[in-house]
Amino acid sequence: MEKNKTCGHRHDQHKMCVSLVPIFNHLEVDQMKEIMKAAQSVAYKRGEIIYHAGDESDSLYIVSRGKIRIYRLSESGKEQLVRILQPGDFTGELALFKEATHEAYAEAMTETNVCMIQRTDLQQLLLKYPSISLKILTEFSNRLDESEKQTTRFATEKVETRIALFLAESLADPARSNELELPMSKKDLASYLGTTPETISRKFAELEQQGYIKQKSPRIIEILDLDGLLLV
Amino acid sequence: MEKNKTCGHRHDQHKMCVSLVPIFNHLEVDQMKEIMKAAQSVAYKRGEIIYHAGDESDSLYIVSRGKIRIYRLSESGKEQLVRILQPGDFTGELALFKEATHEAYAEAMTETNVCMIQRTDLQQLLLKYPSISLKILTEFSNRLDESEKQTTRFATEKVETRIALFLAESLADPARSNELELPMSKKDLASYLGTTPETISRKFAELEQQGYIKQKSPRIIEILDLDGLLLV
DNA sequence: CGACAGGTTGACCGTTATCAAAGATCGTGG
DNA sequence: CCACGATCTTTGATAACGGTCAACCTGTCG
Repeated sequence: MEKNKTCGHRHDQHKMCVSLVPIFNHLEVDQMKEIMKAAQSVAYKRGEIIYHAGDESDSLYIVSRGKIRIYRLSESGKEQLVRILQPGDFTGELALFKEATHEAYAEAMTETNVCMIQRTDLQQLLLKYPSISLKILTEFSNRLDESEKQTTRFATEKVETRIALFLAESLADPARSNELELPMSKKDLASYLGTTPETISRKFAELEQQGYIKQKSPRIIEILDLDGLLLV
Repeated sequence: MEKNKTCGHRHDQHKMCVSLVPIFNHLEVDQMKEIMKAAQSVAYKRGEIIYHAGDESDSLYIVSRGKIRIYRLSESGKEQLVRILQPGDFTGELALFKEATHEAYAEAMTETNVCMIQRTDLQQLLLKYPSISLKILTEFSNRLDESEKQTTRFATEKVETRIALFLAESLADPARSNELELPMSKKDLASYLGTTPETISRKFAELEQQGYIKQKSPRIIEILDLDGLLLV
């Protein structure tokens, strides 16, 4: 929120987002400026598609304002929400390094601004500043690990457990507050967790009835018993 | 098989595997030699653990001979098989770039030889030869994409479809032969596909009865109707 | 030849998807 | 800023899918 105040309507100011991204924020001021020069700011309206499967789009997208839904279609055509990007997050990386097209869809959930960096520009930068590659490798490692963990959860845990784990992880700092705001609708959450809205609704009701959580509003959840929740 | 002939008992010869790995095989002979110097050859017996979750092991492991099972434990303690490494494949990458411990287990399925490269050595090499980073980034991109695709399958497809997709993809070259050898036992396959041996057994029997496949032996499957299989 | 792991088959039941319909919420345009 | 419509959410009834338990079979290897 606060950081958006520094973003006016001029494109250059949106490029500030470059400095917020973990893969760049270790650089010198000069190097940062060089990257911002390669970046280009673009705005999307709610519902607009930023890229879609089959797209040859070859840019890195860094979110400076708004939210982006990343989703995939399975072989049988069902949609799954893969992640939600918030300001500071980036996407497009897959099309950057593999000579192939996107396999996912990116859609603006609200008014959204992104900084784009072209593949060719980025590759130049990577060869010039190898430390950026190490940062991106670190980011990829983490994401790969996350993705495999998620796969293992789908493979071995039942829906109720997946929900409990999701809630526990969403509670960023249990010491500070035990309230959390869902980053997406329950419909999207269902898609993210590989289940249906009906099941989400019922499981939330169950967890509430058992005294583990309290639904203060559709999007605000209070965790009453974190330990109990994790034993579900 | 063929390539193992070049590997004798001396360690240096096992290091040849370095040249077989896609992330290195674009390099000059001199650079390759430099990498081999940093590599160290190690042998494991069937069942031996190469690394395990919580391990601080910080090496890249390249398989030169044998097979390695990579598996994870879910929060509730259930095991899932993540992948099987064959000669030329590598692992350990996750612990290389994130300052954290392994979250997976690696176990030798047979007599296995691996080349290890220490994290510090590798990072030196990456900073010296940025093109290696680009190769690794490409490899990571592909694996990330694979992993997300797998997650989406677990989230949206039923067991029967996951089996059908697995079989279709295992059939490397449909034009050449429609027979395939399962790279693992059906028990492991069940774990890999997030189901149980009983269900695997039943679904295979169903697919056979419907005329899509023929089980010529426990490990050899003939695909009789690939298109039909994919419509399951 | 016997032991043991892997594989198969049957019966049963728990979990979750599906269909349907009513109710709440949110974003948009006036 | 409010009201409308679209979309999300909830709840119920039903059924399919797949997991579990148990028994038996099979192949492999010492």
